[in-house]
Amino acid sequence: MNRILVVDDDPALLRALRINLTARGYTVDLARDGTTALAAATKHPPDLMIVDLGLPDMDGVDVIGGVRGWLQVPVIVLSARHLEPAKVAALDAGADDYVTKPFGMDELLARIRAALRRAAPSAVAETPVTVTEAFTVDLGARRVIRDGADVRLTPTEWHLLEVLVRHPGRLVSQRQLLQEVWGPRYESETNYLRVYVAQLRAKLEPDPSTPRYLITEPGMGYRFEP
Amino acid sequence: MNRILVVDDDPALLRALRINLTARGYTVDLARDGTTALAAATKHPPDLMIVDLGLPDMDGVDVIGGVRGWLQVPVIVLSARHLEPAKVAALDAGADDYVTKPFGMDELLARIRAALRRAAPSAVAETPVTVTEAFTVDLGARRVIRDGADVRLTPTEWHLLEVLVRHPGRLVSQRQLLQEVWGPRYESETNYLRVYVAQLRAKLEPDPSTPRYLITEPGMGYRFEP
DNA sequence: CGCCTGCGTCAAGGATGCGTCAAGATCAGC
DNA sequence: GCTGATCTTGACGCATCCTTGACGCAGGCG
Repeated sequence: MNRILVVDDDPALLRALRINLTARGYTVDLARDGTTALAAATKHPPDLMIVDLGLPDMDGVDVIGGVRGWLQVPVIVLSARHLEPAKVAALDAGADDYVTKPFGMDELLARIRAALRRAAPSAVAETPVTVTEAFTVDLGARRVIRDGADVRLTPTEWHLLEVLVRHPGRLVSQRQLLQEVWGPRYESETNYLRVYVAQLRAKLEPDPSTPRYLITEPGMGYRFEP
Repeated sequence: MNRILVVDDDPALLRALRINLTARGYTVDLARDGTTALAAATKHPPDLMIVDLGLPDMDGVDVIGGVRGWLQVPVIVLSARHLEPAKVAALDAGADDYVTKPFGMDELLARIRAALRRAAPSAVAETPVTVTEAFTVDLGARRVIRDGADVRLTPTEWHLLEVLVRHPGRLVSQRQLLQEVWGPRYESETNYLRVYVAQLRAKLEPDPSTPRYLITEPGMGYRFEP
């Protein structure tokens, strides 16, 4: 669902947060110091960050400064410092929220939900629309339009199309398609791909027997050609 | 600069906030209860709201619900309730931050700056009223008009309709609907959606058996089609 | 030339999700 | 404490979707 990067030097706290957050369906990245945190944020940009102020190698405020500017990610500061100047400094440095230890897990989860909720519209505001001569795919609104009318896609059809459209012009391997749409255990069920690609072609291609947009790369995978 | 609406029943606190906020260059509106607060928000849409939970005429959570949906304004809750359930409820109801009394003025000001900072780009004043050929939804006034007469909606029906209308033309997943209307713990109760969408259709659609405005996307969610 | 692998097509079963209805539980107002 | 409205919960029929298998066809290779 959503990726959360937790930065703290207390292993017990890291563990507690990892368990609680993964149980709620979040993907969790952990970092023990600022350097690894910044590296992790570069590699897998998170949707939200939880940052402790007291880190071994740098101050948490500098971590915030390190991502602010190039990453529009909400930051929740988690700190043992109760004093007001620390809070003001962290908030003015770019933090979105400040929670003092010890904290209630339910409250933190609620604040995470609030932060993600208000960040959602900005992330979706840039509606990624893919236009071809035959049809239009609106990933944000989750709809496909052809000849001015909506095309009804089943959830699986939509999911498959989504993966292909997200990599325009590039080859997507059967393994990757099966894994993203059906899950890791279906990597060998290439049958599914044949059936559902055929259904997508029937609904989208002008001439389904000679595909123009959903191209087969024999033995390798499929490609969406815009 | 920025307009802030403060809702609290304590005259001393209102005065203190008015002085401090105007000194920082904010324009300040004051309200002593929920009714006047909602009226003030309709007349002069604020850029930020500070809401106390204990109001004489209604709960602060209801004030948040009254503006959420038609006004994208950050809300900071200011409350004497320290208990976690109250915080979670307020945050899930749409609040962006929760500060407990007694509070430090500098911290509150910093939280105000943080809330305004992230809200700045999306200062989109969306149209509070949506018109279709069959009915009219007024998000600001919380009214639905059909054939010139008011349609009676229950609170839950209204809440559901509100979420759908706020994303016109876009698919809203069942997860998102359940989370916003019933709360994070009801994400799997798809029964509720079926029941309440049916009730909305019965009250709004010209032909409830063949929906025109409240469209089902099987397996994915629902869509409001203006 | 024949075999084999991989792809496209089709159809049928079983499973799932949706709409509908109604009754019990809960809440609010008097 | 009662009454009506509202919310929750369960059951049922029906449509749709997913899965699975079989078949034909084309291209590569021995």
